[in-house]
Amino acid sequence: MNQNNQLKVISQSSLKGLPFYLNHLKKENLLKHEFISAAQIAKDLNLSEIQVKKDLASVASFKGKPNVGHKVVNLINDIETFLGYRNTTNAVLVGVGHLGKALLNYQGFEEYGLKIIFGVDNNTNLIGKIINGVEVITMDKLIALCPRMHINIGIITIGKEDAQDVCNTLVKAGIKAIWNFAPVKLVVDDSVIVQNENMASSLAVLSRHLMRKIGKEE
Amino acid sequence: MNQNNQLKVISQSSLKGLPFYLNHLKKENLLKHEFISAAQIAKDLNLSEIQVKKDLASVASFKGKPNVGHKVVNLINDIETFLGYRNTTNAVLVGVGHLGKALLNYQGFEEYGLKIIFGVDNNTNLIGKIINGVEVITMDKLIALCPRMHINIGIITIGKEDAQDVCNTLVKAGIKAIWNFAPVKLVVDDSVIVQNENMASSLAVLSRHLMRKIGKEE
DNA sequence: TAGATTGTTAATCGATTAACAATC
DNA sequence: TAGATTGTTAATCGATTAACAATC
Repeated sequence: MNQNNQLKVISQSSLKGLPFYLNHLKKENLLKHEFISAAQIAKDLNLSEIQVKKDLASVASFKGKPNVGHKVVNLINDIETFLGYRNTTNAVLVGVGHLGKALLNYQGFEEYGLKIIFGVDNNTNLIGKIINGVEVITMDKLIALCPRMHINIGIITIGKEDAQDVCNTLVKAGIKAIWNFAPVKLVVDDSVIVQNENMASSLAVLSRHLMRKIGKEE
Repeated sequence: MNQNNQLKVISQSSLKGLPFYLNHLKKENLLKHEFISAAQIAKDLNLSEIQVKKDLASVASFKGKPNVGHKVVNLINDIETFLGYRNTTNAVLVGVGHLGKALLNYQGFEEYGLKIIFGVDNNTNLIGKIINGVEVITMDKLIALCPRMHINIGIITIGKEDAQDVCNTLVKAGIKAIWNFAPVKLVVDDSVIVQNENMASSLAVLSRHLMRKIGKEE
């Protein structure tokens, strides 16, 4: 809790936008142009200039040059560091169903600094199987392994009925953060971080916008 | 655009919370208790009472009774109506890879009023295949079919390289809303609704919280 | 030097939280 | 009747947007 540990705080919506900046910077003429301005990024990604300007200012470890912009390679570096892509965090995934398998097969996580080191399921047909290099084990085995494996993140891709139980078990095993894909609100101690990836919530926003739109057209 | 079309507006975070309320109301002693209070829901789901109170007030078609609460069956009915679960919207899913297959196999969408009627892919091994009752067709065929099928939503589960192209094609075919699972910011006309389900964004929030937490512990 | 672009401070906006009268 | 709970209005808080001096 000493002062050099203080992490810069940015708004959640800004934080969520950073991966898009990064993706854009990496594809764009990274070689053609040494510098890029907030205005340019804003235009490319259909955002407001001032939004981008503030976001860049909060993640950049260097100052942008007036009348020039930010150095692209520095920006990429800073965003990656800010998002923790440069350090790998170990995770386990519980629930090797359709969605769980899809996530295990997703190649992008390593790039984001997330390494899934075990799948967990109680289906005997799955235990021992290797999916995209990741072994599926039982929960019991995971609990035994947990302390020495430095597993920080638990990914829950199990049905909503068992999600809370699994969550409790993971927390008891020492997991510090839960990435929850089950459509339930997990109730946890304040010391545990829960990030929900809830499709029903996302769909609710979409449906509601659509209703408004279609309502207006009639 | 007449006044009876005016949809109640609630904050996005409230909107995202409604599916959790619904889920909770359905599992809880729906039979044991006729009424439920905001305070009780708040306690169960670890939310603030006032938050719940406001949310219920904005979706309920009836008034809650002081000293009693809201009638559970009415609440369920109202939330389902509010979220559009009572009307089915047709969707297509483009990109039948691991994630696309997982979504096609997900049984929950029908319950949310979303019906995926086609999968689209350009992999010849997939075309003609039926996945969980949904046929995989080519994009060309989809475009031809679109006008008469009342397809409102396009789900994009394709790689980030092609996501923008696919999006453009869908919009041209008359799709009104895009549910985007590709890790890119889609740039579209303002008349088209885009809802992003971006794992990198979600993971960014999680990682950042985790950094702060671990930083503090040391 | 002139102009574009930065970073920061101030103003606005919206959303969350608190307070309270109404009422079953 | 007393007390719990509602719906709404007011106060606080935070985030977004605007304005502007600094500077390459």
